Amino acid sequence: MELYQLQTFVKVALTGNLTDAALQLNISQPAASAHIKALEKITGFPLFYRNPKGMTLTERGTKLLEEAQRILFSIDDFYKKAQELRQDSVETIRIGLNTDGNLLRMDKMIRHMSERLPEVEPHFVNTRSEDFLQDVAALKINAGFYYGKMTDSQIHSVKLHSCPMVVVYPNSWDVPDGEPDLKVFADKSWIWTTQGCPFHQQAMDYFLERDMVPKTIMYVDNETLIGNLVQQEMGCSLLAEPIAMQFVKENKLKVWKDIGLSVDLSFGYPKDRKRDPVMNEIVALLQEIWKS
Amino acid sequence: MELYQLQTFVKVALTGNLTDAALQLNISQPAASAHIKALEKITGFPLFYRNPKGMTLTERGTKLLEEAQRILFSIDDFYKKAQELRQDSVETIRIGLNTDGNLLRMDKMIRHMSERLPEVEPHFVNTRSEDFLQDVAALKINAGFYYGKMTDSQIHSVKLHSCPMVVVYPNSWDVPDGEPDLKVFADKSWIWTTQGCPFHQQAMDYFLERDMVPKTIMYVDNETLIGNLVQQEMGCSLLAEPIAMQFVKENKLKVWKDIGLSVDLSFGYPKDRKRDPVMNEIVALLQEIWKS
DNA sequence: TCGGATCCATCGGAAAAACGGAAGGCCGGA
DNA sequence: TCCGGCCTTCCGTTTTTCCGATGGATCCGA
Repeated sequence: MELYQLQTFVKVALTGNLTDAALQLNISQPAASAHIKALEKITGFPLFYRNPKGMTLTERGTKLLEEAQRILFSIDDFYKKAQELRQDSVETIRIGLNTDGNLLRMDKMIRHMSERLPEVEPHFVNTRSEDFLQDVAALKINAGFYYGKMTDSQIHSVKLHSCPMVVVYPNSWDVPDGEPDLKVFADKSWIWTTQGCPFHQQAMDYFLERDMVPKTIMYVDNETLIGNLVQQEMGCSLLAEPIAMQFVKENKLKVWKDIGLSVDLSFGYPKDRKRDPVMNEIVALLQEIWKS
Repeated sequence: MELYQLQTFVKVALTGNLTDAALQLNISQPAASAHIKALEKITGFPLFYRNPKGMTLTERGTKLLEEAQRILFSIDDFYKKAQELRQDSVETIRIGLNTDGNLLRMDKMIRHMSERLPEVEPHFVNTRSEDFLQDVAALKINAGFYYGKMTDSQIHSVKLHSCPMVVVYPNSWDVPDGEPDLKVFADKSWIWTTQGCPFHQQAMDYFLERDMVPKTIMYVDNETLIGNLVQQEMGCSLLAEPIAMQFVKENKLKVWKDIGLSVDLSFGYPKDRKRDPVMNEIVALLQEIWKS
């Protein structure tokens, strides 16, 4: 069965004869005749009575006509939906941010995107690095930033930056300048990131390698909150250097940079979209922004 | 847009790759590829992301998939309906009976039909001759018997029989044997058929031609009822001879046959069905039954 | 790092189909 | 009886659809 056969069926039923129907459909009258005959072969019974004045539906033809019209309506819906989707969602892309937007240089990002991808409507969604995979799977985001390593084979990642980690400690603590050993902090109270956070395992390993176990008094997920807690002398912690330096600038805490730990900032998205020009353009933008 | 393109679309969406979809659809992989590409050209946006593992729906593709499935479902419904109609109503034909079934020789008719048209399921519907046209138009009947003439150009009629009319009168009345003149009944009370009945005008004309006006006391439509009323000496009336003779046989009334009126019994159906083999077979049966 | 396997896209020739014009048959109306 | 309208059939042409082969890209395991 073909669509044009159904169209002809409906049109002939409405006009009452092949000739007019063929004219309205811009096909020849023999073609219309063939369409009806093909349908009658498929259904196994005549759809029309033929008389010298034209064609009139049989009873069974009348009943099938309804079904045929339903099909044509649903096809109309298909076209309408397609047009709606073609215009409406110019193209939205949801990007997950795992930390402060300024730190991710989103101001530049947004400026560049509106210039070079004006047809794309970006949405920025706060996410956590450890939730990246499931957020992508659940279509909450199409792509996003995360810290650490990503092992999933369905995700394509671009490393943007390697961010040094520093120890942050309260102003009141006395740490000799240039002190080269982490042992200074070994017996202090630590504010740790929550489990699952990519920092977590990496930093823990670092301690264990040196036969130290940090005295963890608290697990906190939010970087600003960590800074405040340290300022309030609850303990020391690890932070990415750029964030830590903001606190230092405001004279809220001190940093010890010689720990030598770092964490990678990456941008990831499903491999599906590796060829997607929009995604490629976004990645190109990011690499440009982060090249320094 | 073609149906097979939609089928391929849905199948590829389900299997996740062209190769399997093509296998399941018994087409080649290049064909499936072309189908998807054609749809994407129609819609104006990509339906799938291509990756080395196969194809996964874009967001807009996901939304269109629903519409495509709706179309395929409605096509399924079409086929189901067609099969239902093909089997179920082997073929029903509704035949209108304008008078007693025995008088119309329906016993023979039914016997012959079950032999020669076993796939047809006849329904017999009581109708009135004067309602024939509108009953056909309203599809209450597909064909039927009627008395009198039919002028409508959409109806094809076959005259089966010319039925003599007789005057019926109560047993108590004294009508000389062989009385040749209707005047005997001129001043009697008449039970008349209802207006619209084909007898009506024909019989009325007959009286007027002879400068007589029947003294009508009642209009009755049902032939058996007329017979009973005459038996109860309410008046005289006109009846088709075969019906009248049944009453005579039961000694309920007397008849006067010399009026010389007759009415045609015809079988009519829409001209549409003049070529319909079932209808032709029915007409052939009727002509055979009524040939004497 | 280097084949083997797996996908999809493309190309070109072959097969299938759909189409339109011409001709023919049927029927009804003039 | 002729004319016009309508449907069907036939046939050559055109369009389309399809398949097999080929190539490019990627992933995986050795």
